[in-house]
Amino acid sequence: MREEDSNWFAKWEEELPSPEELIPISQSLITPDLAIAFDLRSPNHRSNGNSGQPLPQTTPSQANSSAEFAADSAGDEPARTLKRPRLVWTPQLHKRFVDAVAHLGIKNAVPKTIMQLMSVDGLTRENVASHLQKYRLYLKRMQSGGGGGGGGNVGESDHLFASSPVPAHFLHPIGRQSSDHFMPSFVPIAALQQQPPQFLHRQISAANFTSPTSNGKAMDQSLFLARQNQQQPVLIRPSSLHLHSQVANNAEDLESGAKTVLTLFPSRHD
DNA sequence: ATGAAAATAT
DNA sequence: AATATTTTCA
Repeated sequence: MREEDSNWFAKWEEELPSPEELIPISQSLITPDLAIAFDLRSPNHRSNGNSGQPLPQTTPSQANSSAEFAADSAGDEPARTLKRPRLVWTPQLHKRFVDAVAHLGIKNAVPKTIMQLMSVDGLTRENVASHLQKYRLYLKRMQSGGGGGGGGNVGESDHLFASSPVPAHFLHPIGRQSSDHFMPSFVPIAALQQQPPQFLHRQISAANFTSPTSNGKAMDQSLFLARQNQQQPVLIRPSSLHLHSQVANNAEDLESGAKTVLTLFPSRHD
């Protein structure tokens, strides 16, 4: 392990989706803040697979302009305290998480450092702390009842964790912090970005209000954020070929509000 | 800042 | 009703 340390990061980085891969989904992206602030709404699209046209009648032009959100004034100031959309841990994101922890070593694997290494923007320390808490719980759970038996009570959550192999040392509290994979004394550029909790990417331009159902690509991105007042979260399964992507909601929702799903991806600032 | 528990949202 | 995430506590 000599130059390996200089390569691990590069290799790791390679796992990131290529720019091209990001485009498809980026079209359906909306800045969380933006979406929330404007209480974004858009015409819903039926989950039809659609060979036909997506939305025949509903106003094609989402003129999401102002008209819509203006109406929502339910008697409060929404644009004020913007809540962060709920973060959804996808297998990919989790993998990044695990990799980061593995590289840091259990000793240094604390929320802050993990978060920094993951360098996924939009991701907060809280997000990581929370996930870490659950992950530890999972590991514990697994040590006591994983082996033999047969019985297995794997919860839904465990499935996520299972998607990413658990590095041996995780179960081995042995006194090695990051022996096998010690991390370079310097931190990768991407990891340096400890910017404030706001995400405003140029990629996520507001151009996507129209939510084209043109998502054929497997959008296996990393993060999925959904607004909180929804009825149905948009579940995305990685292996699925198509998913209902983003904003799906329409005027019919009298009070439930818009369903907004946002996605963040590992930002590798080039 | 971190870890754990309580509170919520889905 | 159960679980995933967030928020509050120590």
